[in-house]
Amino acid sequence: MKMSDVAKMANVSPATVSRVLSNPDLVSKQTRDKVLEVIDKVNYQPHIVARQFRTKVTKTILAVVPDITSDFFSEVLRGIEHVAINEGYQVILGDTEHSLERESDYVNLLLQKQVDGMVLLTAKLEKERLEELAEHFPIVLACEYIDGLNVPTVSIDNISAARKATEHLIHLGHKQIAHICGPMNVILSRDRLRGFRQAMMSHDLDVDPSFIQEGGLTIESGYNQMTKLLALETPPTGVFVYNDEMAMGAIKAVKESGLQVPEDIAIVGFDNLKMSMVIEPHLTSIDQPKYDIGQKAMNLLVQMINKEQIKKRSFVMKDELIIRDSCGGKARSTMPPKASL
Amino acid sequence: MKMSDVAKMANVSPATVSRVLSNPDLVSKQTRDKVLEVIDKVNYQPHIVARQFRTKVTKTILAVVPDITSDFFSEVLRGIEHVAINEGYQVILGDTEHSLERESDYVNLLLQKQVDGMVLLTAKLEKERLEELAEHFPIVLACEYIDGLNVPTVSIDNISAARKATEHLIHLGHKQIAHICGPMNVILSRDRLRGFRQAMMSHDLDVDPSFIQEGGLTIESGYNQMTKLLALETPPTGVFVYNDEMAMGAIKAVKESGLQVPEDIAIVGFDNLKMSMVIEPHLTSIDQPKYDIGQKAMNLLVQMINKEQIKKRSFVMKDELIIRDSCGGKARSTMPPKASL
DNA sequence: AGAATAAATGTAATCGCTTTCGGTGCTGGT
DNA sequence: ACCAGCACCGAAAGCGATTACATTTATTCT
Repeated sequence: MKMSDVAKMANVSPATVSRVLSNPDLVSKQTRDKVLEVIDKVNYQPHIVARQFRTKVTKTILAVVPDITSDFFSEVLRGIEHVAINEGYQVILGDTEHSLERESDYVNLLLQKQVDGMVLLTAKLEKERLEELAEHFPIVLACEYIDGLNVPTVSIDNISAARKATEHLIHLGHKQIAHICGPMNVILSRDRLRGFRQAMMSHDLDVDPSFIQEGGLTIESGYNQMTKLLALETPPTGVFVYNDEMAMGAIKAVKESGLQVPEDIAIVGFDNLKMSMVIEPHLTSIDQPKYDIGQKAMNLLVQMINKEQIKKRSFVMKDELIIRDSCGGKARSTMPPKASL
Repeated sequence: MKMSDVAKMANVSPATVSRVLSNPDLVSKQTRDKVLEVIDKVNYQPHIVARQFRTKVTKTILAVVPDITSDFFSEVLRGIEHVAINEGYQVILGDTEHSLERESDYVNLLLQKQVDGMVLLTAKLEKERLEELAEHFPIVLACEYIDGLNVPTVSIDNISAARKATEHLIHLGHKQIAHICGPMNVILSRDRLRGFRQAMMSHDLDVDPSFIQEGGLTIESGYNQMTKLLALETPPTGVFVYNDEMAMGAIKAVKESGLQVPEDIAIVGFDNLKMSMVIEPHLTSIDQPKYDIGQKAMNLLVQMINKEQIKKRSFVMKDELIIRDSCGGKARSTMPPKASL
């Protein structure tokens, strides 16, 4: 059943059918109703791929995420999807699992015109490659970023957030503070490390090189790095951990060593995942507006697709330190029926 | 830059270029190399939508999930995506957030020929509608199912798994056993409830109606239902909870009431999420092979797309009771460096 | 009323690829 | 020397929609 069939049945030309479908005001109410009736009767569905082919717009975008399994990214994905639905876009999921190659493969969908644009939640690609791509296709970066890259980017200020987290520990009186950081080849890890260092420095606190432990991004990795820290002659009394998942591993490690959080060791995480409300003790963490980041990024992308000019390059969303129990100094929180998790 | 341009530059016909791209053996090595050289030189990328239009195959499938934010579904999504990549498929993500309407909307992508097939991780649609669709399009159901539906389905046996979980409690000596169940309008909830009842009955144990509490699917919901149970004159000594997320809420509730898990109340969950290894106490839970379910489902879908006959209707994967600490009766587990989480 | 303008519809080209069908030239068998 | 068979390649149709342009019909204005 194609459009010309419908046209025949309604005694009009295919053009008219096309118009009632995508430009109804151009056709008189009478014939519009007639056509609609036929469409309804035969249950006609336009062949979207034919339309995409003809119009060169696919109404689908690509979302490239480093790890679909992570609570963090699935939240921003949801933000993306919501505005996608509102704007009539489909989203193709590209889970790279942190692989540069996979990221590179997905980017091909742009070149092949399978998608109208792309939001990248990871940025392992070379700056030049990305810049070149961005000249030809709508692209927005979210969460991660690349220095000096001329592509709209939405994220939080990781440096200041890390500083804030570290200073929380400092204000609580800690002096022996360690940092379990993420992989140094991702810029966010370097930023958070930098924020940590800035905070320490501005309070005249030394940072022992062995107090900086580079980890992966998993619970296990947090566990492992924490046990290294615990094995030190004088372990830290506070540690700022790259993200909540690793922080959970870290907490597990200190508990198993017979020590307590926060009494013996205070811990602050990053990302404010759902889990941080349920682990014992409840995790003090930096909240990123994950959903909003996704929304903002997707909104920017559709603006770009619509050729609207975007004045700013960088959109920084506001983060917030959520103080719970893992650093002490505050009453334990309970969970009211409608707790904001 | 289109195929005919490449053809001109290589002094061949467009047909030949097409052939070197998708049927290389049909063209002599000599001209093939010549064409390849031109393609490489001008960096030609075929217009995939044109190909999709012409061939009527999109090489993309639709994955409809009820909640992209859930650890459970993101794992099976990963399984799906892995075989999708292997088989050259893109996957469009459809997050319904448990809404029937959204589910129904996504199904339209099939009718409009935007995708070659669909795997459903939720089944709110009417049986008749789904059956009708399945006659015309490749569809496979995973995780959820519909009774008597003639559509390939991959899942675990929820009834026997629930029975197993409940019997674990029974064997530990519990007699006052409650069940916090999922929403009764989803079949999995009914199945797990049925398994619970079967186990109780076969051990001549009564189930007090107030020991069955229907919840939503969230941590809060688990928390709320558990507090109801705790408020009873004689609270249960063991409870089987619909899933791990709700179980976390439940654990939180008993802790806050001043009681302990498992000393005062034993809890067993379902799904074996990553989190269950990090919560205190570590959660005893039924493991579903999430990744395998996704893989299997997608493999079946590919077979169907390729018109291969599928003999079986129902593929049941094997689940496993993972015994940890939330029911007592076993030493606390630690986390070795390469723990299988 | 008739011309000028506006509204509604139809005609036909077109998007970029794949594929059927037929032609050309070569090989080898007799 | 002839023909069958084969490997290779080109011509052209066609996938199903959109849209520029042409044409017809309705409306308004003088």
